[in-house]
Amino acid sequence: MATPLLLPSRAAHAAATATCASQHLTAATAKEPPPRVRPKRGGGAGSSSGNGPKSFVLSHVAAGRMDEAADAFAAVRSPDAFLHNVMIRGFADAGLPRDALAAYRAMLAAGARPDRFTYPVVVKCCARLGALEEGRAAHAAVIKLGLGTDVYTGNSLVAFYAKLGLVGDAEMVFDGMPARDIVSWNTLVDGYVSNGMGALALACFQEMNDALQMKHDSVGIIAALAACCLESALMQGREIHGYAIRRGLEQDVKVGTSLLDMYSKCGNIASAENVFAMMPSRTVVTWNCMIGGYALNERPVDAFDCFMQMRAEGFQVEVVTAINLLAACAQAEGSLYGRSIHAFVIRRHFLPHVVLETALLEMYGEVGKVESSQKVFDQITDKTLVSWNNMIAAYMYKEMYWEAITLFLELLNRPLYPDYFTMTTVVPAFVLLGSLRQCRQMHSYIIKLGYGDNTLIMNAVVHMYARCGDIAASREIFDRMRGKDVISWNTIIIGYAIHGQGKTALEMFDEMKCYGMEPNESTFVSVLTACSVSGMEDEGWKQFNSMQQEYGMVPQIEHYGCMTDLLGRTGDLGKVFQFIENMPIAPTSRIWGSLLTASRNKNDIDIAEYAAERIFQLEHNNTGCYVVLSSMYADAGRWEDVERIRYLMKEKGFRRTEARSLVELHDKECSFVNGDMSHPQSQEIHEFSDILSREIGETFDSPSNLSDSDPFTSRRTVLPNKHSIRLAVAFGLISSEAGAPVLVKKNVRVCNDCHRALKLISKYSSRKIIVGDTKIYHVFSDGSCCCGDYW
DNA sequence: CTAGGGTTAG
Repeated sequence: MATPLLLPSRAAHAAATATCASQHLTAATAKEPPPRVRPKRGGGAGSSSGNGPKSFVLSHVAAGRMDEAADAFAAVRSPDAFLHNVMIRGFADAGLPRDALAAYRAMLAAGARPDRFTYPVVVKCCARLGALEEGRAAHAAVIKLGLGTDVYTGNSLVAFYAKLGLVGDAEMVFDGMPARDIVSWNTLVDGYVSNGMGALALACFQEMNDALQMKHDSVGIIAALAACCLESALMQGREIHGYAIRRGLEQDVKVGTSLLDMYSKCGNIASAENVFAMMPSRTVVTWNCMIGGYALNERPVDAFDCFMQMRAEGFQVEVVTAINLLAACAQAEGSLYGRSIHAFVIRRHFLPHVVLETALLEMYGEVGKVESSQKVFDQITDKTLVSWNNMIAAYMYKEMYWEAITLFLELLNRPLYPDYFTMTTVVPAFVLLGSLRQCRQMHSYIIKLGYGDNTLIMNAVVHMYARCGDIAASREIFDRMRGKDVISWNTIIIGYAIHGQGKTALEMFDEMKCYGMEPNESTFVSVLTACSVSGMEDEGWKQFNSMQQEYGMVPQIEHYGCMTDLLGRTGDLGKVFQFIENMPIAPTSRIWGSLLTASRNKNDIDIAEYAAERIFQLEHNNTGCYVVLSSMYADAGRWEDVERIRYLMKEKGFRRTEARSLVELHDKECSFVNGDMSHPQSQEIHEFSDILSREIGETFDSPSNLSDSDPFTSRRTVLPNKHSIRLAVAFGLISSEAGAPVLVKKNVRVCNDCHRALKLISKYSSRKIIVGDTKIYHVFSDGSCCCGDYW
């Protein structure tokens, strides 16, 4: 036998110190000095006390000194299952699950037979490491060794599978258990919760109480409250609160914290505050939840006050505190708070910390400090997918679509796999960039990434093509989709709607119903939009009534918006007014915007002013309003009003969006601003635009036919035939083959002059000219436009 | 000797 003194030096030293310790220990408990060798089989914790290497192992493990414990363990000649278990548990408790599993493998290699105490720990370590194969192997061994009936082992396996997202396997283990205790049930409930299945969790929690007459403990209550958060189930949360009081568990600080959290996540911050106030004791987690609750419920000032109070009461601020507080920063005016939290976490040496850094970059993104986001992002060493997603979102917020896409492409070269959030964040960038070529590129990436069968993502692709002007491609992809859901149908219907193909949109709606798909509220937004854009007034009313009478739906503000659009098109502004007055919900700026559009089309400045005023009351920074009013004043020759608006805009620092038109050619796209001279073929383009203008008999005799170019002035300085759209169309016509349609995207509304001209140009050139603005597609063909001259 | 629990970036 190898005595401790014959071991290598480090271990020898460790063993020597252990000897002293254990002698000290045994002196008090045993009367005789320990025998040097005691090879008794089956020795348990009690019988091994105070004798030889086994007791060294025990005392080292108890003190968390695993290096020393391992050395002492190596000195035991034939360790039994108990001692192996001690080593495995020791590593697990010391936060070394890898070593614990190594100890387990050593146990098997040594020929020891694992017992019912072995697997609960082994399986827990597999769960912690996310080691699916090892866990499955352990499960197989459990069955082979006949340990499958042990409730502790079964519970650990349920937790293991749930933690790895394999809810089905967890349920299978649970169902196969010959006996279950409260831990088994709680584990399953919690498993549902951690996999986002709140309703199932609550059902399981209920079943546990009803069918098995089992009284819930605090652990189960905490899990059930988390389920309420997932489902925003305030009523059930209240019931559980009552139950906790009846069971005398509301004094438990973790239960109290969970209750507080449940109320805040269900949007009832007053109840959360109440729970917080009544709590007999609080922990730092309680404070974190309260701060997070204020942030979540958009009460930034209270979040900061709570933070101050927490510090005043002597609680140590931790990383989570800072993360929760950061969520409140974007809601507070300016980025001052965010910057001070940033400085604070640096002073506290909280960095680097991925979650915190990601929260920081997100905060900077939300306040529009995209350079700061970028700086934080670049410094993160272990970027997670969430970090990438947030950086992309920060670019999107600042309308930096190109940067968003570039970053997305970079992400594709990393060992991270884009998720639904990534895709839904970045897809609008392609739509908003407005280039069909890039949309096609995006589409092929999506296919390459293996999202071709993902309904959610393919819905975005269908939408992307429609928004980019290729409704035919949109339809083709839609037709090929295997798992069409209600969103797929809504998407294709609104696709046809924005392309002015109201009839086809309604046909798709009928097809949808034949197909057995139940329409939802959004379906009716699509359908009513189709009716509105295509000027189908009677059909619109029919659908509006049908959604209420046949489907029992309550129209929402968006439905009313479609109806005001529809009515506005008739030109009867009185009817629109009446409709808005009779609405059962308060009009929003979207409704007044609809009235503004109607009054512009009717040239009714009084009503336009009224609508604009209502919009300003609701949205003080609505630049579009000023632009519409200004152009109406200009049309009416009211130059002093034009000047007044110019002054107002300058005073408020508003800058109107610079008009820009993008024409799609077969292999590239080309962008133009008003009077653009930057293109190498500028001379040719301008000359051709002049020719078109002459051919359709355009004349520019009055100042009202001039439009603005200076973002601060409303003075009209650029001739309509030099507007961005005209240059784009001229270039499109000379750069494509005869007969091919010309596709142009515009970032602002098409002006009246250009709309009139484009109808004539389509006839003169025998070409289809498709112009997308921010809302719809104008299809100019043979002298008319699909929008019916209302947009 | 063993299993399940409250806060954290979209």
